[in-house]
Amino acid sequence: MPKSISDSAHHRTPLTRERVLRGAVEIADAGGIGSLTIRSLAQHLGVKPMSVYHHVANKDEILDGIVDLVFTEIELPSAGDDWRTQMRRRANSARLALSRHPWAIGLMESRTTPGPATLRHHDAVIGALRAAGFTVEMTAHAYALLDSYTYGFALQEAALPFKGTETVAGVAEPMMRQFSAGEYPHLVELATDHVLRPGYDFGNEFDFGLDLILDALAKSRPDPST
Amino acid sequence: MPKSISDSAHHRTPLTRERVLRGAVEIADAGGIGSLTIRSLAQHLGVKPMSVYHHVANKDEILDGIVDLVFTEIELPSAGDDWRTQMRRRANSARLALSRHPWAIGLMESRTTPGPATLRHHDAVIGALRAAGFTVEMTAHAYALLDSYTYGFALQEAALPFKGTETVAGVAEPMMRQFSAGEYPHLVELATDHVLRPGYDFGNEFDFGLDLILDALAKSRPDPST
DNA sequence: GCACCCGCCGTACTTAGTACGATAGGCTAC
DNA sequence: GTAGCCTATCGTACTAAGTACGGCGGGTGC
Repeated sequence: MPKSISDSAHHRTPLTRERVLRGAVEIADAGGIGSLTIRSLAQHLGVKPMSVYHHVANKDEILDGIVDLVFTEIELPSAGDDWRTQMRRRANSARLALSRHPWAIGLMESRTTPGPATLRHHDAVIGALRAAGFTVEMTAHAYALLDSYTYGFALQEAALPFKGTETVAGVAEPMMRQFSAGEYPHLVELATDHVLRPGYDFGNEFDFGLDLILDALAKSRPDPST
Repeated sequence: MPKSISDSAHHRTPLTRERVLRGAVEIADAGGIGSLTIRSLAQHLGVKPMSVYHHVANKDEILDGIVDLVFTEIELPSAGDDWRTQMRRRANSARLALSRHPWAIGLMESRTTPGPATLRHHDAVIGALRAAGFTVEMTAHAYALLDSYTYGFALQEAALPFKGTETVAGVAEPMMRQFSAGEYPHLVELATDHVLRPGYDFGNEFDFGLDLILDALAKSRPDPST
């Protein structure tokens, strides 16, 4: 029964599992997964620590929950498109979601109980591949390949020694100078001749590999017309 | 206070940074990265907690160190082989190292300061690609692609809801039954028709994608003779 | 033989997860 | 309406973990 507007003054919007998980994502986004503590989360939610335990069993459940929340953000294949477009959009969407929430990659390794959004996601992609005419076996191959590439790329992006886009040179320059001694000549060559050049953006590498993979997969379809 | 004769007990092999890191790897291997604490590590080394701080600055340095130790285990390309063999061996070796130490994948996301073994590894692989005739730009493409795939595959292996090889059916069977309701039809199809079949081993998927990638990369070399 | 240094350790402070039970404010049944 | 109850929130407190700070003992250089 909604009555008074001043309801919120006395009663902040009630806590829910949903709000707990969203708050956890916000904290992890802002300060890394290390800054996500029950206490920091409670404070962010305007609540005392023990209150969150009425909506989740323990911190592990929060971690499982936010990983699943990230999967929520990944675009599912839409029926209208051809399979390559579906896969490309899905992969890009996944990569972007993981780069918005880099901590999710690290969590995936330890959380072995996928949530509903994760399962729904897997199911949709597998379904799209099957619908595109891939055999069950080829679907397994293709899915493992596409997912590995996507997650792995996101992992590398997260592990880059810098965060933004253009800062590459600024951060890598001194690092390179240190290596000039000659310990890592090929690394230095690649960096100075390519990566540190003005318009380079590691994120663009993603499309190269993705196209290469999709092209190669296309050849293994029964009907290579599309 | 027995300042006594039994000095032999007191004379354990002296602690070193090396021994600290190796001990840390052993603990993480045995019980997961979560079980690696300064105290557990000290006990494992037969020493008191504060002693380890004479060899590492803090726990973060330990984490950086053990990631680098894992890279130590990855086979570097050997000059004799042709580039595809080099890349294949390197990728397989990396995958195996990461599956021996799955916690390393999760750590890679948060540790953005690569150690010497990591740098040496990158340098060697880049050097092998350059020596194989790839342009600088193609080397960047190829390396991002191969590494992404390798790490991503290892990540998926680590995230599998089971550990061993043959246990797949045993663990997945009940899970599947729960899904039979029809929420994830394609996932169920893939599982029952393929993954849960007797000789299936997810690890074998690795070679499929790796060969596909290497084949495609070969076409982009200036001299596609080898 | 002595002072010094280095590697090890005891103590203790701080932060984090969370068990246990209390409480408050509304809601149900009479 | 009112007694009791239910549920979301909270207070307290215990445990585990990272680590600052200073002490100590034994081996070394002179």
